[in-house]
Amino acid sequence: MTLLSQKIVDIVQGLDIDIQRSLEKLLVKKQVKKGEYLLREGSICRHCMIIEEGIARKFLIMNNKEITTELYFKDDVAVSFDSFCNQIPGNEWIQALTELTITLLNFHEFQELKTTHPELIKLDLVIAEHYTIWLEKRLIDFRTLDASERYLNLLKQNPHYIQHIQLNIIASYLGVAVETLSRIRSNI
Amino acid sequence: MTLLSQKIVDIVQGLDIDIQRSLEKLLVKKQVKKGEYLLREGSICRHCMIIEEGIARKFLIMNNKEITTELYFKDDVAVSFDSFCNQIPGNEWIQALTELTITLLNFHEFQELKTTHPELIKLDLVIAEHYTIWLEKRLIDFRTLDASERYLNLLKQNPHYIQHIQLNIIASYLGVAVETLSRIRSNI
DNA sequence: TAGAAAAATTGACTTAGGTCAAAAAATTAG
DNA sequence: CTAATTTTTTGACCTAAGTCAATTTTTCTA
Repeated sequence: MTLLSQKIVDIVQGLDIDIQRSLEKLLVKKQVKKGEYLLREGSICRHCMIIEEGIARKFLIMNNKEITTELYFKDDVAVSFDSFCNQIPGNEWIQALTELTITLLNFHEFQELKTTHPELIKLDLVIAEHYTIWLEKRLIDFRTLDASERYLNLLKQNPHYIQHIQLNIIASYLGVAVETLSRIRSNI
Repeated sequence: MTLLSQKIVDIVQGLDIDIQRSLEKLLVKKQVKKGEYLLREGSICRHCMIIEEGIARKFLIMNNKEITTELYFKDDVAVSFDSFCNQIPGNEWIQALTELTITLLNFHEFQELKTTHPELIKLDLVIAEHYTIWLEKRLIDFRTLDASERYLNLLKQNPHYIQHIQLNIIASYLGVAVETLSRIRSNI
């Protein structure tokens, strides 16, 4: 969820200082090696993962093909939505594409904190709403833009990062064949 | 949001009886004629609209073409998400495809009720989560299914209703040309 | 640093689905 | 009930993007 953590920070800073302290106590920083998985298909997504540094992706496998559904950069929040909200096994993978520094927030610990500080539920809502609006936009993009328009948009939004991601992963994120993406790039 | 109101009902019934009463007082039943708009582009979506009877759709206009983003049947909740959550003007239309009976819940009235009964925020969250998961699924369908698979899925999920919707609207919902949908239907 | 493996490019060909135009069928209105 | 309008179907043709195969380039590894 792009740039979400900034919005979260804003809300958190509006909360009582003691709630902020309690929340901060739950946050755990972690280092992940390139290629490693933050989440595997079939397991429950027990943490909300804020990307501090590096690049990650979320994908799922369908008909033996990987479909990259999200790319995560600095300040994005990586989470398998259904699995996290309902604490059920999911079908998504989350993978580090580079060395990664992330901050974890455990579902149950956060849940518990919400029972003593109900105003934290607002955070859940903001996260869900933000992701939902992003999804709506992405769906419209898939329906109205052709392959090269989608690529150019991605480039425009993340000019710096895109260099560092393998072509097959960008292609899978854009929903095109690698060969097609390669041709798109060669025509400017 | 498909079949959402049932889930809402479950949660509402878990609330204190006096909160239930207050909530019910906010609900307004309304009749809408076929073809009329429940929401127009540029205006703020001030109500959550539960479909009691009939069929409706949400769409937006892009490059002079209508893109139908959602079809609503009995018990679905019709709302322009971003516009409703943030009470800002939106780019979506919501239109009655048949005579319609709907129940309205006003954003501000509900908001106010939440200040006295914070546990109602849970409802917002459930609505957002439900819609989000539906969107994720729809995006995957667009990326992995071809036109006729999408049509067959829609038929399977709503065998009864689909008869009553014009082909151009179904086509626009499925993201195919009318001619293509017509051909799909003729090949079984 | 050479050789192997992985990633990216390029070419030739195929295909799902779009577009345009016309005819047929269904719906609506006078 | 008939004429007019709208919707749906059908045909011919086009195009964006996929597939398969072969190179070339880059990256890893021993």
